[in-house]
Amino acid sequence: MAVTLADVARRAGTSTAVVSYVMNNGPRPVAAATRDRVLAAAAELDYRPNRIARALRARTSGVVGLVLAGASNPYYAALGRHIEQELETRGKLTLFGNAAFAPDRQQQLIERFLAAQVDGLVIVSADGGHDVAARAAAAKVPAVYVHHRPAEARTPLVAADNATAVRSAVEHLRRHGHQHIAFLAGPDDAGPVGERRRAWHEALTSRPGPAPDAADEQAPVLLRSADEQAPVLLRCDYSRASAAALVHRLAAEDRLPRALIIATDEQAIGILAGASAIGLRIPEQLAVISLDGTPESAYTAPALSATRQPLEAMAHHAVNLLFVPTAEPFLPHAPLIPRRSCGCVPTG
Amino acid sequence: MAVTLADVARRAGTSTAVVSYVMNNGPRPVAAATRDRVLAAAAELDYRPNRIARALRARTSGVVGLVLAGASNPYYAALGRHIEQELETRGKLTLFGNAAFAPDRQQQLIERFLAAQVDGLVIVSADGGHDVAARAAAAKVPAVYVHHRPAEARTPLVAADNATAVRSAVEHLRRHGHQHIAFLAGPDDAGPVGERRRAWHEALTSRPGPAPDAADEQAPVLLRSADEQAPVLLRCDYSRASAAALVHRLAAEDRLPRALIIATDEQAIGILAGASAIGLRIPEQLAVISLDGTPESAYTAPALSATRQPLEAMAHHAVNLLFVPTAEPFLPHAPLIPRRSCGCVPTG
DNA sequence: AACCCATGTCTAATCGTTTAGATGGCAAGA
DNA sequence: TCTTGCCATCTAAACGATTAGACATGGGTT
Repeated sequence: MAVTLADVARRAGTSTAVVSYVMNNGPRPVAAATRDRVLAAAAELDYRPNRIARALRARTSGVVGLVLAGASNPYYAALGRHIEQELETRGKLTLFGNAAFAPDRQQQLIERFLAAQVDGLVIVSADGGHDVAARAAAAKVPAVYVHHRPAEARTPLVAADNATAVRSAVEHLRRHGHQHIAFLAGPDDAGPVGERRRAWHEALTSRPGPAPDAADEQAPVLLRSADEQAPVLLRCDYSRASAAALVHRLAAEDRLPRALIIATDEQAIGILAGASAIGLRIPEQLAVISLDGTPESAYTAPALSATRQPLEAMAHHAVNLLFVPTAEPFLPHAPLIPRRSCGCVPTG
Repeated sequence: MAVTLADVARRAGTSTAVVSYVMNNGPRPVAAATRDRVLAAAAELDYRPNRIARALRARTSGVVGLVLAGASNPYYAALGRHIEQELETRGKLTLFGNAAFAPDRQQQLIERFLAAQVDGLVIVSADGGHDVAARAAAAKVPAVYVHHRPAEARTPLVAADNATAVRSAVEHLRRHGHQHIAFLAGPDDAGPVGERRRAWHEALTSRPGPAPDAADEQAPVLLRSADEQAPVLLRCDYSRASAAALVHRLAAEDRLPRALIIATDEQAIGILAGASAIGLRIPEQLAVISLDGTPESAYTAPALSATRQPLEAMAHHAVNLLFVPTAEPFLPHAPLIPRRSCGCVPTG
């Protein structure tokens, strides 16, 4: 059906070997005259190599698997875009999978990617789930975790410096005159958001945050405030809807904080939407800083102040780690971008 | 290195053929006792089939190529997610590519996907560029266009009913008491946005909109208003930044309309951001309806009224068209979802 | 007893590449 | 003239699966 190497060889009057040598500036040289004949034949027949066959023989598919914890979250989505782009510049194709926050789907995707003989695996992981990359290691396929790595994993990780980012957010809100700075975390203290939550607590109390206890992590309560002075910790899951609902509830119960650090852009967008719906003015009545700083955060109403993770650099580095084994770990700084939502006026 | 069919066969004391028959409930039956032996051997060795080898021999890779015109646009992104999900339910893997609004990248991606022997191609296309699916047709690979199809293409298309959506938006704003309803289009009248623009003009003037003339399409002007009565057509490119800048400019020149239909969510989000930045109140000072209605539009501030394209159904249908040749065309209705931005109060 | 058929399994070709080893020709050095 | 070596090319064996055709076995018919 399709044009094959053999067709080209026949037309050029050579063996398939020389055609292959020509096509990939092969491991052996070819006489200039022959090369031209081959090239001409290939062009006339509109030959394009079958990558599947190449992959089978050369044991390298030129494809990298990218699995995203949840593709509808702007943070994961933006990371995914950058990783795909980075892979493209390296001439790799991207096999894409969305785990939709289900650890077993993540596992299954990786299984299938490995069966497809991917050359590498980029796992943009949420908390929860086991060390899915172990499978890749067993198959000697290079892998990288991005954003989060399960505790027991040995696979390299690329993630932003959460603690420093949180400290700068606290710092900044203090400079705006806020004393009581609440924090909106996820439903539990697992993963990077847990790190952020602990860093916030530490920054406010100037002493290490309490180790998360089981009761705390599983508690269905959304609001905790031991006494008037204690930092207020809010929780909701990672969805716009929950965050918007949370604003409604807090307002109804008159328990709104004056300043809030939000663990993720996804939640921050929900908070903004909820605030807008009930006429709560940001930043006048509630100052807000988010901790992802995805591109989306620049075009909310009002624009979100955020610590911006260098997603492009992270993507670059993650892909690097896949292919150059000597690459060193990467824990980039996420600078604070003051916009409107914290009380800063946009400059320019 | 990895466990192969031959390894399993050896261990089970059979030929590779029976192993293959067992693995895929093959074209031939296998005695129950033998089947059990094979299954046991496969389990013990942790055998997993090499899809590359299978693809080469069976001439079907189980992979479908998905190329997105621009992955950072919420509309394309949401569509992409649904398509990936739909493919997953059919047991297909998704080879993902982002054309980033460059027609040549789109072409190149398709080229590479075909080389990778994809079983099908879903092309979520923006306007511009040639009939890239022609290449797929030549290779006898099924393809579908989603959202937009180049004029000369014969490949099936899945896209929402733009005209009806626009009419319902105009209708709705009129019911809010608006007479002068402006429209924010893209930089030219190509593609679906052109359709929307023409439908808007027709709805306002009750006669067919002017055929786009070359001068109009290429014109760098962003605002056109022939006389006080004529519909006001705004243009800017498909980015949040441009849309936000447009609001600034219009406000500075005191030429803001009172009601505006926006061609895409991407632009609508920019408009909202720009409005928020200059203190322009929506919907009080400017009523707005967007025409994509992606999930994002529900969580803007204020929430965007929009005609919601049934992205999930579209994805389902697109994938269907790939695999069942008899599937009929699909031009779904995009119902109007009134939210805050048009002046409606959210119910509940 | 000879034949037929069904059943279960094996052998081996095949998919389209890549690439190590064999081959043949020609120029330079002895 | 006879090596020696190099260069360009060819032959053919992989890669790991699928699957048509051959084959062997063991009833059931006549």
